[in-house]
Amino acid sequence: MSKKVLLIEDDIALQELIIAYLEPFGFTTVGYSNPKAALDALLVRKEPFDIVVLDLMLPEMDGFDVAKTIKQQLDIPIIISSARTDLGNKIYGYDLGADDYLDKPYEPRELVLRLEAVLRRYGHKNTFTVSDFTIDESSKSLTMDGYGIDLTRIEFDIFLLLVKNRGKNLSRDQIIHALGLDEEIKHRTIDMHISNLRQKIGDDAKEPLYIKSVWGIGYKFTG
Amino acid sequence: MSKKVLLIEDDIALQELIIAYLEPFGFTTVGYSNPKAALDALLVRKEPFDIVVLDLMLPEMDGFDVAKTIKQQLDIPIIISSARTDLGNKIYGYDLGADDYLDKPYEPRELVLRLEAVLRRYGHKNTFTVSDFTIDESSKSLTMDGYGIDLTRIEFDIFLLLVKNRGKNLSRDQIIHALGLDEEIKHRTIDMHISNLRQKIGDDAKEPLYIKSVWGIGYKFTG
DNA sequence: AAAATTGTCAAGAAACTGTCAAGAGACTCT
DNA sequence: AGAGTCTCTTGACAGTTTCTTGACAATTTT
Repeated sequence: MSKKVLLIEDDIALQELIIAYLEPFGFTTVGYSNPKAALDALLVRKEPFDIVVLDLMLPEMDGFDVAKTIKQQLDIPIIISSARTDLGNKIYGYDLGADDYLDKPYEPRELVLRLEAVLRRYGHKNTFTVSDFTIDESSKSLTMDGYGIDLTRIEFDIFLLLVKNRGKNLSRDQIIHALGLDEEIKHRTIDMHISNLRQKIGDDAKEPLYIKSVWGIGYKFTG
Repeated sequence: MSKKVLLIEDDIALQELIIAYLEPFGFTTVGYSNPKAALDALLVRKEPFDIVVLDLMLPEMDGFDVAKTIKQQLDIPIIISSARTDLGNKIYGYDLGADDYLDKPYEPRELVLRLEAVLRRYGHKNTFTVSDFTIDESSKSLTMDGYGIDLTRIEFDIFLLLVKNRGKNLSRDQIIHALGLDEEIKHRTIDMHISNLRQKIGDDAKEPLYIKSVWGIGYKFTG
């Protein structure tokens, strides 16, 4: 299955070269010389790219802002390429969360290797987004509106279970069983976890936005 | 800017030939027929060479030891030349960390190509910077705010793994597995490495700046 | 209004982490 | 080969954080 690459590079000749070079390696590349158009495709039209290759030297917008904007809204790997070889930028690039960095000029073959390496690394990351939340299953971390929220292990597991069964009522016994908790556990314990969970995501038990209580049955997530 | 080549070759005639041949290609070559004198120049007097060309057939010292000694103390590329054409030595040469290998007799032109290729490869050495750290994967060395920090092999590997998965929680089992450690190893051992690592980079376990503990899960690097 | 159910507090139990210290193991140097 | 040094591993235990539970008030159902 071919991977979709979003290439943001203002040198049209180079763009075409790269697109052609990547093709036989199983990458479908779409090139943009205008960063705004690229952001529009990615963030507004939500075209399903797997990875972004971004050149820092761009017209109209600073490459740093582009990377930052993307990372804020989307959990997608970014490889930054740049002719500026000074260390300062390099640091900044990584600080924005660029996943790799490539000095220009680079060998196309080098780009292929980096693409594959970054995608492989990212592949392990099992992350998805539901309503205001982004959940990374493998690292058991939760983000709400871009802010990280610390959940304990059981809280996370309960939340994940509820989200995965969005809209469906889950009984306390189902939760206990699904999480592999001690079957002897008291129902009150689950209530307590839900209570703490709600507090952490700012949900009011009286008027819950996310985790609703279903009287006599259990709980359900409503995104 | 001319590159400085340290040539260790006991055949004086060949030495002079090579020095003369390399000159117009922009290499300033200093030849030694005595490996000990060469090591003295390189490691004790610390003359600034860019690359070493080493002939394996040497008097007094085995060429393997020379290469090993250099690589241990200095991160400099080495090209080994040898009349022994057997594969065993070839592999061994690479195992010591020789960056290229040249069968004798060789064309001087061939040497120039190898020098250029190795230097180019070494130029974009596998080094990158994240927050306050500069990490060189090939020499497994770490720099923090410009100061070198000595890490043991396992400490370095753990640090590298964490940095490469910045922001992501890694369980002790994941670390053990990724590093190829004995799977039977106790989790406490990883904690111990983390503890030592934190101490070396000046991280306080209570208020860590870089390596955070994720309760019940593992550790993560936050630059 | 009585019964059933849920929300949350507070406290103790259980699980986990940090680090010391000791010993095992690997490597170096002679 | 053997002493010495550096690294790795592990048990122990104190200090934290999380989990569990009983209690009781608030809420919903009958």
